[in-house]
Amino acid sequence: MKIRDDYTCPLEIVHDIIKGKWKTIILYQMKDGPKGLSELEREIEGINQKMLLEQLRELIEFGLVEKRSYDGYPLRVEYSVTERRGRKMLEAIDIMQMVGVDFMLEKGMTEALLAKGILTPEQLEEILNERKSDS
Amino acid sequence: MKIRDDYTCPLEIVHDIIKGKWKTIILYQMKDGPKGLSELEREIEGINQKMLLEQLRELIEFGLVEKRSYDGYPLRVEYSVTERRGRKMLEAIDIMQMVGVDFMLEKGMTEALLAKGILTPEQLEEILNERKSDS
DNA sequence: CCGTATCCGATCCGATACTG
DNA sequence: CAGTATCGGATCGGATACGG
Repeated sequence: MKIRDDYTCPLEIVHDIIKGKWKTIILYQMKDGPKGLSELEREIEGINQKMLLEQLRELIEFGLVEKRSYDGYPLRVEYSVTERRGRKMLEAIDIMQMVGVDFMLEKGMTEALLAKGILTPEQLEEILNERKSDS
Repeated sequence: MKIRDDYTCPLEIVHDIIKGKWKTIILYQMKDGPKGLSELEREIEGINQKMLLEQLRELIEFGLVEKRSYDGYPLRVEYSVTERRGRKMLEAIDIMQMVGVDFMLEKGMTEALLAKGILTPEQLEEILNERKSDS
C-alpha cells in the first residue's frame, strides 16, 4: 500500500490508512475485543491471509491496531483496536456502517440485512420511521 | 472507479464509495454549503478537473451529493451534500479529520496545522489536554 | 465556466507456494 | 496457527487535448 509522506490536510493521511479494501471491515470485526488471525480470516468473508496480514500491518503502523503475541503451542496472537486512535476511528466506522445500511435498504436488500443479523427487526423499524420524517 | 454489485456487508459498499483518493476531501469541502466546480478545484490542493468530475459523479450516484444547474451565462452549477446520507457521511468524515489531526500532531506537524488554520491555538491546547489524561 | 475522452504508468489485490 | 515472497491481471489516477 502506497502511503504519501507529505500531507496537505488531515484527511489525506486518514484516507491512505483506510483506503485498503478490507481495513474498515477488519477494524469493525475487532470492535468487541481482541481477535486471533484465523478468527478474523474466518469471520471476514472473501479475505485471504495475505491481505489480512498486509492490512493489519498497516493498521498497526498507523496506531489503529495493537498486536500481542503469546509464546507456547499452539502459537497465540491477538490483534486489538488501540484505545485512543483505534476507538476513535471505530466511531467513524460505525457511522459508515449506518450509511451502508441506509444504502442497502434503498436497494431493497432488507432481507439480507435481517438474515445476516446485521439488523434486528426492531432496528429496522426504527430506521424506517426516521426516514419517513426526513422526506 | 470499480464498484461491486454484490455485497456481504454494509461497509463494503461504503468503502467502494469513498475509496477514491479525493472523495472525503471533496465532501468535507462542501460541508459549509454548495460549491461550484472551479471553486472546489481551487480549494482542493492537487486535484485536477477530471478527477473532481469523476469523483463527484460517483458521489452523486450514491446519494451523497446533489447537483443543481442554473442556465444563463456564465453557466452556474452547484454541488452540495445531500440532507440525509451526505450529512451522515460528513459526521464520519469529521471524526476521520480528528484522527488525521491526532496523527499529524504525533508526527510533530503542529505548526502546519496552525498555519493552515486547520486548528486554532485553543483547539490545539484542548486536544493536548485530552491526550494527557489518556496515558 | 462546465464537461468528456483517451492514453499510460503506478498501484492494488488475489492466487499460489513455502517457512517456523 | 502465524507469517513471508512472488507474479500478473485489474484498477486507479494524472496529463493532456477537445467540445458546449
